[in-house]
Amino acid sequence: MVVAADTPVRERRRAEILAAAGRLFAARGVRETTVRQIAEEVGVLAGSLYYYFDTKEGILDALMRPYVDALLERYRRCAAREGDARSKLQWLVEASLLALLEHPDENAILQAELNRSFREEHYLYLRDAVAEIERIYIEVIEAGIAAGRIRSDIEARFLFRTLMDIVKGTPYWFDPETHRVPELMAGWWRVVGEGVFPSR
Amino acid sequence: MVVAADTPVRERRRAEILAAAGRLFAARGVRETTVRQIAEEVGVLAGSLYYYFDTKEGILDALMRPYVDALLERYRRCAAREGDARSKLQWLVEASLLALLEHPDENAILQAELNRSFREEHYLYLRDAVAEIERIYIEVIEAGIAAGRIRSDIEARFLFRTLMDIVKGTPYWFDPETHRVPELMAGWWRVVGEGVFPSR
DNA sequence: GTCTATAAATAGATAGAC
DNA sequence: GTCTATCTATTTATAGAC
Repeated sequence: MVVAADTPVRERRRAEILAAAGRLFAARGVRETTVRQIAEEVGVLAGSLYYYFDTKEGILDALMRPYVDALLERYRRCAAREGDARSKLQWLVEASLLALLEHPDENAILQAELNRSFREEHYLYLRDAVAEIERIYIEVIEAGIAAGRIRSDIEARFLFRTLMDIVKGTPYWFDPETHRVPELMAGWWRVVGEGVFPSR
Repeated sequence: MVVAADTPVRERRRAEILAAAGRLFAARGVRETTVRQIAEEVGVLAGSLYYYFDTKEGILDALMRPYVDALLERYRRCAAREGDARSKLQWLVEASLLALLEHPDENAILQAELNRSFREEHYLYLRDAVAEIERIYIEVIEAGIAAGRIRSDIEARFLFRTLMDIVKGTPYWFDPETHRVPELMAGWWRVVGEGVFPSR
């Protein structure tokens, strides 16, 4: 997908297409969404999309690649930030939550398609990103257990899975109009925190 | 889908088809699975499936309807069982977990397609079942809060979501070969229990 | 009961006019 | 840049032979 001499107008159109595709992919699934539907959402006919993107897969890549890149960057910063393991773990969870709420479509697509379209060879970069996120979490948790800041009778991978499952489920019921992120996070640590962090 | 005069042989074939379809639907998605793939998995050609089922949708229904029926029956028994709210909540979670592990394919399909295929009018019965499961949980939780057996600073719906998210995520990493259900449940109550149940 | 052959619909993608 | 028209492939489903 070589895009030469991008004019601002052209970039804007591309962004419109990506936003429309993101909404549809997230709401109905990648496979269930047709290029005709994407085009209709944008207000053009299907053929016109191919002026901006080579393939439907190219649209999906243009949507997901920047998302996971930014996501990884965010997690790496959390893990590198100065602080004890318990704080780092809370920053990681907060980062996950914020990423989810800022890019709900991309996240919904990632979660829904990991065991579907993204199993194909082409999407290895997405599965790699997910694997690295897990590594970052696990390292922080294990450091926390070693330092006595996280209960030692909880397996790192188990805690990671539990936290991720909770976070991942959020966008399906969280309403930014009536809910607030700090209250949500506080609720989580009320529910899971007391069982995770000793000396509270 | 009227099946008259079922011979045992015929029933066995039907079950084979359902099992094959379940595996494929769960692993790749309903839309991504073709009737040819189901037939191949069974060892026949696509046309032969239509001797047993009218449509691909009919296969999906025959797979999901008994599953959610049994699921609801199970939850209703839990809620009706004699015991305090805290025990009931733990029974509900156990029931969810067991249903997941006994019917991993049907569960994976239900979770994956709720925001996809199952949004169609035809699958209202599945969305209704999911809604009733939530009602059963919420009632038990609210009763527990009222009775002082569950922390009152946790919203019932929030606790339900958190528990369900954790349970739903399980089959994606739980390995029945190396993990045991009682240990898993104990792990959950270590992580979330201390934040949920007072006077522990 | 299962197969072969095929109908009918739909999807992704392309070519060329404007 | 967008549209019209169309190609090709794929998919669900059917009809009838065996």
